[in-house]
Amino acid sequence: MKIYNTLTKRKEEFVPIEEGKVRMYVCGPTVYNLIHIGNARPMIVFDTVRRYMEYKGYEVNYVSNFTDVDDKIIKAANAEGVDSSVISERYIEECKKDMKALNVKEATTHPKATEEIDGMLEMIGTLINKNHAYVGGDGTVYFKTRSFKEYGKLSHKNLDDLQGGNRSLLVTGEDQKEDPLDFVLWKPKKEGEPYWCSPWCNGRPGWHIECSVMSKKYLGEEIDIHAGGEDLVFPHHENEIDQSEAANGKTFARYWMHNAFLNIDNKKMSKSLGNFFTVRDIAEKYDLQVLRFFMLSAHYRSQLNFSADLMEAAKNSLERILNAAERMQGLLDNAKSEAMTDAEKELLATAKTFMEKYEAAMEDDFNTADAISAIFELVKFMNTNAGEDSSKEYLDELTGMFKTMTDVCGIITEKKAEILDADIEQMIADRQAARKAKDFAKADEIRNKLLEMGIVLEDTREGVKWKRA
RNA sequence: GGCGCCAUAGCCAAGCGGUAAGGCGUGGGUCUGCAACACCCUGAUCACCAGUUCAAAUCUGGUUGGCGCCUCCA
Repeated sequence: MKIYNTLTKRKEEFVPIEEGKVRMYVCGPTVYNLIHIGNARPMIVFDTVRRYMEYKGYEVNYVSNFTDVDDKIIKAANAEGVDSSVISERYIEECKKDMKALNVKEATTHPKATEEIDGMLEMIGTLINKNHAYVGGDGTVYFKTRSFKEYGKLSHKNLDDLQGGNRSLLVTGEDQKEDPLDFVLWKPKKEGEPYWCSPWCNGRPGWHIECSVMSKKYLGEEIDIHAGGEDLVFPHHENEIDQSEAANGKTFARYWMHNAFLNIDNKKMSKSLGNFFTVRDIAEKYDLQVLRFFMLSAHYRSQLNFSADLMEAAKNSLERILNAAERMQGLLDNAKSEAMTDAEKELLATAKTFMEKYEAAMEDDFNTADAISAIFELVKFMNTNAGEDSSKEYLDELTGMFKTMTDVCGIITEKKAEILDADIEQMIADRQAARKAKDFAKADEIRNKLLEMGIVLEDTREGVKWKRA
């Protein structure tokens, strides 16, 4: 299994610290509002990474935090006149709903920053003791960036470029900083802000220290994979490395994975441009599976563009996979013979090549676009080479491979068992009767009526099928 | 200013030196009462220029055009 490592800028064979186990940390959202579709990309991408690793037999300890103390949360809380925990708790719940609808598995642990303050105080203390951090006049604690020799190793920047190239650093840098490059570990509270007591001042943690601490607590000082959006490379992840490695004296994470950004109509998503979509917005029009499928249709390290047309295309593509799944289930339910024939054994050998292609794609830095093409090749194969005469064993084998592929991508192919209302069922029965009597006018009338009710009928070889529009 | 990424058919998107996967869409056809599904057929020499090589979308240099990061935005 090869993973592109931001640290080394190349694909590397994945070797876990502990055999058979993966320790993985994914930076989670700041919960001040409903998550947007940009937030959804890392969730979907790294959930897929996790699923593939689990399929390969790894036991994955997957940790993803919620940042629940932050300027934006406080701002939202003040606007509503409530405690900031009201805001964060609310949006953590909403975020979990969205994740569920995106079929993102729950993390092994979802730590919250506000519940890990003790660990942060401890690590900050350690950094001060080791002379990697210092306290400013007002109690702000800064990390001494230049004290960490490898600063910039992840983002491949050097300190002089940073300093020379960006004047605003010097302008906006608080005057108590010894060096403009130093960043905050702990800052004093302002009026109306949540705070915790510390040896330095009553205040709250800086952003970067949270992840270092939560990662250490739930995964250990050394982890396999640390992941997030590419914007986090600098400064967030760079700073995490400084803090963790300076404090623990060990390599923090072996593999750093970053997903590229999602653009909207070829522009960066932002509220000011008016092209800002929450996951909930998309849910109004689409099953969120479509969004998931859409995100996986490109490589995670490629910039991905989002538009209404592309969603529509993704919906149609996914439909093809779902249709095949339903058809296979129907065939399986009605299979007449049990054992595979010799001819089927030969066909199965061909089908297995698609599974091999799928795995090879996933092994190559999780090339989901290529992997999905293998799913489509299997779909076509099944549509062509499986039918009413196929044996149960053969159908089982095909369906098994198909299920494996879709499961790893997090695509749900089982139709939700829905009980249709008795009167709708009656309408379908009436239509069938009309069709039998060749009263097609009446049959179409009923079908149209059902369509208005959001039920689409399809007359297939295996009988009438219905689905929600 | 510094660092970095990208450019493949109408659209999306693989490809990583050996002669262009897959999906959507379009058009034609088969099946079907019709529709839908499904199946068959339908399309690119890979931004441009030069070079390396027996061989390049794939390597090198340049040009043009997009884009990202540079202290808290996934």
